[in-house]
Amino acid sequence: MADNTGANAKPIRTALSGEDGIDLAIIELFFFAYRDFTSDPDLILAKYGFGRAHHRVLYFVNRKPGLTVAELLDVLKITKQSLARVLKQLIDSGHVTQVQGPRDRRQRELYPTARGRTLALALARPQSRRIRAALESSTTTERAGIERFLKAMVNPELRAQIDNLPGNMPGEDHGKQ
Amino acid sequence: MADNTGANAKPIRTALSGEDGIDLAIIELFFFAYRDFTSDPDLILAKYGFGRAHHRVLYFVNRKPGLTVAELLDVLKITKQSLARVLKQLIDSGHVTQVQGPRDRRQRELYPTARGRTLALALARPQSRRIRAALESSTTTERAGIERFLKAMVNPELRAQIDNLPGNMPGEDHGKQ
DNA sequence: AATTTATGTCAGCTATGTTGACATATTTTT
DNA sequence: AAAAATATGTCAACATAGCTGACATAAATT
Repeated sequence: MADNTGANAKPIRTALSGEDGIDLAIIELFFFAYRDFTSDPDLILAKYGFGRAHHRVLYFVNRKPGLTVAELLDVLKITKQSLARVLKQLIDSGHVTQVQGPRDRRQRELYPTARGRTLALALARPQSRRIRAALESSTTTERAGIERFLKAMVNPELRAQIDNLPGNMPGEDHGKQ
Repeated sequence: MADNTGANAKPIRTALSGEDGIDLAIIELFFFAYRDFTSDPDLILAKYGFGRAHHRVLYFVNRKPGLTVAELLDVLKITKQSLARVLKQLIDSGHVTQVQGPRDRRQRELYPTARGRTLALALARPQSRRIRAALESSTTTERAGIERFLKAMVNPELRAQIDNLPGNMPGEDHGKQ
């Protein structure tokens, strides 16, 4: 008997391809597209000593100013200990500021500062430029199809979080100009 | 003078939205879509004590059996020290096997084993299912538009890496079935 | 007054990336 | 044949960003 376990396992020489009814084309396109999509802001963040974790916090604080720590944790799906480090740096560097909740004084409402708004815009700009370039030769119908596809890729129960952001209509298209 | 720096910075209460010509809709759809897209395999990987790093290695070893360590490093854009840990675990667990390069005996060709192929398929299946569901009500034209968009989101110099994978025609559509 | 809630903080652990230095086998160049 | 370059492996130390568990404080709720 041949030993086909551990380091002696027999190599498979045929490439995995779509014959199993698996959509490898979109799987790997999505992988590469997202990787390059995030690489633009990464270059800017590095100058501030920030990472993607900072980007995510800054993004949502700008998209929904005044959200509480608990709300932010719910969107990011991380622990408060994890958030604490990143948030502290953003506050110390003057990109985010905390305001005591007006109704419930235990809460800390998070707001961007002018500096934080500027950085959030600087991070979004190259991403938006990349999107615009990628959509250049697309028709209005194609754009609508792309938005519908991306939204359908999100877990149904999380779609509410998207709809909760300013300017996003529940279950509607996201057409902007 | 008001002190608008550090912890005393003035909060901005208006939400960031598309008025700066920035495509926030697709930025955040892409963010949420990719997050949930990767969550499916994460659940399976956890059962093996593997993470996303293992997934990426296993994916490309299956997509291009026989690639060398150097080629893999080039696709993943990580250091060999980083790859070493993850690759060792995949080899020890019998998912990947190494074969001495036939022409250049310094090279180690990487191949999936039967077990590695099975796991790669198991990881791709829920992702493909999610894609199929998201494309359900899409026309052929819309699907083509989505693929063209995703490919256009990738850095031009990296598109060659996609085209190098089996079944992907350079600059062509990725239509399957 | 007691309990629950929102937040903060300390300590330690894990996964995945990094750099630098060096070893080994093999191929290429001189 | 000797020297240099290349492909890979390995050791050590470090950074980032996640995690769990435990505990503290202030404020709201019961």
